Parts: sequence; structure tokens; C-alpha cells
Amino acid sequence: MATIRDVAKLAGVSVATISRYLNKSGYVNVETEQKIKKAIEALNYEPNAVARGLAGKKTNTIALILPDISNPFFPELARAVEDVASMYGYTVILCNSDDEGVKEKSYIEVLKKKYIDGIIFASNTLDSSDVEQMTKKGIPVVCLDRVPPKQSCSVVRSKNREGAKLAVEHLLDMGCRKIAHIYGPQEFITAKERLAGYEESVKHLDWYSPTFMIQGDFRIEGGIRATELLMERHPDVDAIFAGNDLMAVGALKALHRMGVQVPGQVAVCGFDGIGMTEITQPELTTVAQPIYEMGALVSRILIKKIEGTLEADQTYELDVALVPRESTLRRNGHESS
Amino acid sequence: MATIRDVAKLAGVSVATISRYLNKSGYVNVETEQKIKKAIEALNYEPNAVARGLAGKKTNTIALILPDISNPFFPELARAVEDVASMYGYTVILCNSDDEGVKEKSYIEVLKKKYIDGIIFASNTLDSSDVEQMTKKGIPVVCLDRVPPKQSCSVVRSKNREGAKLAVEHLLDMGCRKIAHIYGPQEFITAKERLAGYEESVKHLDWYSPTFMIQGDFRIEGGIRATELLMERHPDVDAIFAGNDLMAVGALKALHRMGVQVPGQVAVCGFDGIGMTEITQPELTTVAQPIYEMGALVSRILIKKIEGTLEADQTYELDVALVPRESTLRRNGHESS
DNA sequence: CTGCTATGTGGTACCGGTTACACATCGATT
DNA sequence: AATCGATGTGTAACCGGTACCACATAGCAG
Repeated sequence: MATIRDVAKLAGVSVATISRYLNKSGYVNVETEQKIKKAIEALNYEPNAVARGLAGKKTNTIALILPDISNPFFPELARAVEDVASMYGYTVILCNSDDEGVKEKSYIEVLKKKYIDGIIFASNTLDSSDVEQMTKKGIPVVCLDRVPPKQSCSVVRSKNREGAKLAVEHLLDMGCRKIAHIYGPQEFITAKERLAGYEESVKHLDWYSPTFMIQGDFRIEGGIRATELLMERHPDVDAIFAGNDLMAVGALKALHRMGVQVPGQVAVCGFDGIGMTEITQPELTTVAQPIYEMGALVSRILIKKIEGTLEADQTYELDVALVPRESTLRRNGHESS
Repeated sequence: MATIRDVAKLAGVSVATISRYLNKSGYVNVETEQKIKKAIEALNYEPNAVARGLAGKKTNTIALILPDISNPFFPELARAVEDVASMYGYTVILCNSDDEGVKEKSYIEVLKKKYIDGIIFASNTLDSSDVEQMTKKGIPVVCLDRVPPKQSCSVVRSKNREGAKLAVEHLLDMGCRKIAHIYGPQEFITAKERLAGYEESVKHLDWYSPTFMIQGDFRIEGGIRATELLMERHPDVDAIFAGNDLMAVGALKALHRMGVQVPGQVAVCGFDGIGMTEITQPELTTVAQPIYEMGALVSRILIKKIEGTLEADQTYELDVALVPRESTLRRNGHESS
């Protein structure tokens, strides 16, 4: 591997000139430029990224910290982040935190030592003090979903409350009269907001009762258990709005086992819009977040922040969209309201 | 951030001693050790990974190059790779190649400049000359599935041919008599081997005909199209063995649309063992690869290779296991043979 | 007493870039 | 003619580690 000094020698100029040429910083005579070009070509020279990193404290590397890449929500997000990053010449380090603060912090330590340029957090554990510390130390941070109290970083999220309302409205539209909600762990702000949206939409209805709200764990298993509990408690429920798609899948499974027809007896609606919703039977109606766009946006924002072209930190709330599918299709649609 | 020179000054020793202490290379007096410890503590010193990288050409970073993290096969693999890597103090860079040679090569260029310690290839595009070049330049490589002709690196794969046979046997066991196969793109060695296993298992049967083999694209859409074509060509087929789970899901969808009962009229079996197979209706029988184990193993091998504790390059062929589920459950099971 | 090995430490070149600063040239301005 | 800004280039310190080599001391074998 040729070094910048080799190039300098061959081109008959100093390393400073080569460096200026490479970074387009400072003046370089056109003729000199030609000589340098030739030398670089001849030596097949490629600047060493690590040396650059050491000298300039910039590594063109960002980190993506998420709970678990095996969770079907994240691969698409990660893909988007990586796509955008690589487009801008950045490389992505993947970190699975399992939503454990300890792991997160230890990743952060390692990443700092590696002069990472910035971090994307798609994690719920992170407390605002961490974010603040990062920001203070000059490491740009962008968060997904989670808003650290003291808006010390940009955030990308989607309209969970509105989404929940969309779901409930849709179910009402389809003629459902008793709509239950399986909500996610309340440490997750998304779960909280979706629950709030649901409650807001149904609290004025005559059948409303807190017993229609059951806690799940944002996973299939929890969706199953919650549905079993729910159907025992309220056999007359005719719709389930799950706080995320995985729990909706669980609901589907549980109902199928119980011999309950979907959507005939009970309609089911999820939230997130992960790919799985298209392969269930029946296909699952869901409130889709623009997952890829969220990833692309968060990545773009981080890079802007790194490169100093971001005016100010901001919270971006992306629109969600109801994707009606079989699981909420009722022959008596549009009968109500 | 404190540097090693700050520590040296405070401890009253030279940087060389600090370095020796940190790396446990060479002698350090116990008392000196104490002083150094104290100084490090006081300054909250953490050695700089980039500087280390530059000096030692070792960055404790590996790269995982795969076609697309959104493909449901890979998240679990990536998770395993990252788990093991982080256990050994390595960080993982994620690269999506889309199976395009150009992208792969450009990633490799970037990674080399970053002094990456090693690469895991879970990609099919890579030709052996690339691998050889890598190896020649001293960058350890481990491959998944794909065996570069001149065994210039370790490989982890699973028993595709045997798996295909397991699938066919199982279908025969369940009383199926005409078993079709939807095979994947033949550039993929896995697809080739599974097809070969299928052919070997059925070629001696009286109904055997090449028309029972249809090409798919390893994705849901291709599974759908292949199934449509197949059912038109052979309405009497009573089992479909798909070359991977995604195509099996496609088959399920297509059959459902056509009103064909699964498993009543046609049984369906996939290959891979991705999570999706548990949420289809009916749940999908599949030949499961030990995905997590494969990722963990490939990661472990790479790290061994990096650290020089790998004796010799080798090909590891992991066992697959038939996971029988509803999609192949026939009431007349065990009637045949 | 000499020589050898084990222990312990420091000086400094080196990894391969970036960049502040000094210096030189030259046409334009006053 | 003196001054100034734009252009162009080189020297060398610096980023923060690693590691080779020199050197010192001490115990022990011959």
C-alpha cells in the first residue's frame, strides 16, 4: 500500500500539496494537479482511512443502536439507514442492545473510542442524560421514537395517536361495535401513545370500559395470551386493535385456535406495517408506519448533523397510513355511523 | 480525553511502560503498575482505538456483507454474528450488497481502507478471485454457503441436498404421491443442491418428470407465479417442496387464492426455517437450517482466523432438521411405502 | 570475577494522514 | 514604488498509540 509520502516523492511535491489536492483544501496549480493525478494512478494510491480518522477525528462511520435486528420491524429500518449512509460515504456499525441500558452504555464507550461520527438510537432504554452527555461530547445523536425530555437531539417518529384513531375509526366503519385494544409495555412511548389514541377514540362510546384494554408485550406470544384473556373476559368483542403487528399476529393465532372467525366474528388490526402482515391468513389490516422512510430520514438527519448542515434539532412526525386488508373486511361494512 | 502521554506524566513513567502495562506485553514492576492504575483512574483514561488501529493495523472491527438485511433469513444471522463478535470485543459493520458484484467490490475497497480485521460473506456474487485477493492481502474471509472453488477460506454451510431429501421423504411419508419442486435461481449453490437432492429422491418414482420442477426466484412473488404455473400444468400435484420458505409462503398464498386446501389437497414444505413459517396459516413445515448457529459459528471462525488460532481453513456442513407442521399434515399419513 | 539471563524502564521512530505557518511569486491598487 | 491579496508550495508538528532497541540492575552459574 502506497502512502501519501510515496505519492509526494513520485510527483515531486510535498505531502501537504497532495493532501490539499485530495481534500480540495487550499490551492493547487493545474500542472501540479496533473502530476499528482498521474502519481496516484501509478501507485494505485488510496488514502488510509484510519490515519485520516486519527488526524481529523472523523471516521465516516455511524452506529445504529437498536433493540434487536431480529425483531421484524428493524431490518427494513436498518436497510434504509445503511442505504442512505453508504450513499453519503458512511459505513454503519450495527449494535443490538436488547433494550438493556448496560449494553447500550458499553456500546457507547466502545464507539466513542472508535471516533464514531454519530449515533442513531432506535432504542427505548436510553435516558436523556445519556443523550445529553453524547451531545456535550460532540457526538451527534438522532433518536427514533423516543424523545429525550430535553430535546437535545433530533427525533424521528410517527403519529401514533393519530394512527390509533385511524384504526378505531376504520373498525367502526367496518361495523364493529366493541373494539378491544391490546397495548404494549408502557415504558415504550409508542405503546403509550397508541393506547391514548385508542382511548380517546372510544371513551365516548356507550360500551366503553377499561376492561377492553389488555396489556401485551409487543410480541406474538403476548398477543396470544392477551387475546385469550380478552375473549374470556369479553366474548362479545368484535374487533381487536393490537398495539403492534406482532401482537396482532398473536391475536390472529389465538382466535384461530379458538375457532373464532376473522374477520367474520372478530376483526383484527395491527400497527407498524411490517412485511409479516401480508403473509398471514387472513392478511392483516394495519396502520403502517413508513419504516423505510423513517430509516432514510433519520440517517439523512444524522449525516447533516455530522456535516454541520443541520440548522436546528427538530422532531419529525411522520404520517402513518391505514392499510385495509382482509382481517377487518366485514360484509356489513359502512353500516354504522 | 486524556492520552497515554498524560497518563505517563502523571504516573511518572514513560509511555512505553504504560503501553506495556495496557497490553500486558513486557515487564512492569508491581509498584509501577499501581501508580499507573491510579493515574489511569484519575484521568479516566481510555486508550484511543483509532490510534491503536493505525499503529497496530488492527481495529477490532469485522464486516458482514450480505445481500439484504430485509430478507428474513438474514436478521437472525446478523444477530448471531454480532452477538459473538461483541462477546470477543469486535464491532460489526453491516453491508447490503443486493448480490451485486459492483457494490460488493466497492464495499471491500472502503473496508480495506478502514483496516477492517476480517469479512464475512453471506453473498452469492463473490467470485473466488476476490476471495483470493483478500486472503493474499491478509484479510481473513469466511464465507456462508458459497464455496469459492479454490478453498481459499473457511466456509459454513448446511446440508442442502440432505435437507431436500428429508423434505421429500417426509412428504412421501405423509402420503403424497406427486411432489413438485419450486427451485431457486441456479446461480445460488443452495438452490442447486436442493434441486439435486429433490431430483435424486424422486427420479426413481414412476411419476417422475422434469415438468414437476419449476423455477422460482427465492421470493414470495416467484413462489406464487411458480405455483400458478405448476397447478395449471399438473392439477394432480399433491405436494410442493419449495426451495426456500419465502417461495413456500408464496405457494401457500397462491393455493389459497385458487381455493386449493393445504394440506388437504396439496401439502407444502419450505426450506430455511425462518420465523415467518410459524405465522402462516396453516403453519409451514420446513427444513430448518440452524440459522443462529451458522451465524455464531461463522463469526467465531472469523475471529479465530483473525487472532491466528485457526489451524486450517475448513468447510463446516451443519445439519438441517425437518420441522413438521400443519402444512404437510395429512390424515392418511403413513399410508405409503 | 566474569558472563549470562531475567527483570524493568525509557527514548524515539513509526503508523499515514492533516494542517498551521512560513515563504515566494505576481498582478493590481494607490 | 510600496502595499496588498490571491495563488502556490514546503516544513514540520501533531493525532495517540505501538514496539524496537538501548540500557540498567541483580541474581546466579561456572
